[in-house]
Amino acid sequence: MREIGIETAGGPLHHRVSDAIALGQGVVLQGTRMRFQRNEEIFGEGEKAEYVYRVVSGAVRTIRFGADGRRQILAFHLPGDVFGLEPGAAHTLSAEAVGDAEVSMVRRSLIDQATAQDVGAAHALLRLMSKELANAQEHALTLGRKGAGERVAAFLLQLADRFAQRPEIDLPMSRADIADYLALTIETVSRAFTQMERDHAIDLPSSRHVVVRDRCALELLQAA
Amino acid sequence: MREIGIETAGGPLHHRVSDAIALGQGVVLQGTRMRFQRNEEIFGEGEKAEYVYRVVSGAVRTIRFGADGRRQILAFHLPGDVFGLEPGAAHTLSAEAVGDAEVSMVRRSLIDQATAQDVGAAHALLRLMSKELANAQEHALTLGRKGAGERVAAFLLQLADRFAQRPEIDLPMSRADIADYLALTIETVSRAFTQMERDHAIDLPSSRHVVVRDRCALELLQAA
DNA sequence: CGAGTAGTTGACGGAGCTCAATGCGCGTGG
DNA sequence: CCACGCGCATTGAGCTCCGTCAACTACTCG
Repeated sequence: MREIGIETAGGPLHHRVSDAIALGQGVVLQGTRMRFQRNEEIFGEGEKAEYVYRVVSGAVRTIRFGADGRRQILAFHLPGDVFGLEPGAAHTLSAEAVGDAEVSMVRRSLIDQATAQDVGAAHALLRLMSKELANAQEHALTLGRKGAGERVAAFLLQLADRFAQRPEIDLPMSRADIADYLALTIETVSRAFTQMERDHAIDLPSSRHVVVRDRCALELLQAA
Repeated sequence: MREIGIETAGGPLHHRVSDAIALGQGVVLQGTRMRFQRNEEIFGEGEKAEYVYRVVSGAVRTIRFGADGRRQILAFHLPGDVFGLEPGAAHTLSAEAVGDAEVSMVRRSLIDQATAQDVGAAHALLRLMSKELANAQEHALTLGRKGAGERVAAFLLQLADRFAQRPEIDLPMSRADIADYLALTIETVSRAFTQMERDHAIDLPSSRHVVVRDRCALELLQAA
């Protein structure tokens, strides 16, 4: 399950090194490691889906735009997460690096080959897709049925669970990113943070650093 | 899993007949056809996911509940659609018949068996999952970035495309269902309908019958 | 030290929710 | 056959949450 790390020297951007990605148990594919800088596009909506990606370090957002130009962030992908997985020929959404990020990429042809030969690989893919589906459905529930404060609380808890056991969270993303993920405005997100601080549910030593002081209160607050 | 009654007194409900489901091209599985009445639960959140389903007639909704008890409809499934597909052991959502409905059910063990033997079957499953994922993401975009009128317009267009080429739509679901799908109230949905009628975009001969009079206007209106 | 970006705070208005009343179709029973 | 009741849909009035606009603060980088 553990990938084989090879060299993480801080070279020039887009420096590519050989890499290997583990897809499920025992299935290891040859890939390439690549760096992207803050806000750089990794792939765009409509482009040919030639690779599947895995976050090594940093964070990645997948986004779509409404007709009026307002963006909706559909998911954040943290180290270890796979993204860009689409059976169709073209990507139906875009992906960008939130901060400077490192990702591993594997050609789709290799994936297809692996699934054709190995049933375990096909099942691993299915599990990944269904995880993403569950996330998307949870997201729809959040957007549909929660108020502003509830969304932010749920977001923090989700992040705390995914990132670490420690109650300290280093937010990789800006308020604008959080707002576009939760379908709110930066002002409303900001107000929710300060309100939660006033209620002693969290501490905000700096805007990107959150300390969960009262997890119970957050869980109570996020209840839709 | 629901208790499967055979021949309830006074009606053919839950009458089971043998049936076959085509999963992708060439892969045909042995299944059972079953009837459900209006608002009847087909499976519930948390139950063991023992079957995969396909709508034969009628319509099915998949739902989840927020902590405050308000429900969010995640998707409507029309004749031909597959639902209940989850690699995990338990269902993460519930499914109910919107009106009286007929569904085909196939045991998961048969599906697993088919995917283990036939690569095409595994790919067909992947395609189904990815379709659902795309739907869920589109839904999240709608809930996050569209206003009330835009949501209703998008919903009608979506339904018109899925149902028939004719501009006449027979809504299988109530205003409450539409509201819970679009994360609005029945009042707001109703107002959106009457507004669209006032704008000569649609006709409403009866509350369940919609005639798309000006598709262009609807498409303009749904633009988020 | 100054400019630019990110974040916070306040005042105000509007889209949609809540509450309430009314209208409408349909089945049941007098 | 009509009266009544029941569930669903529509319409109206008021209120609330959150978006908009604007000012101000805090950080970072040159």
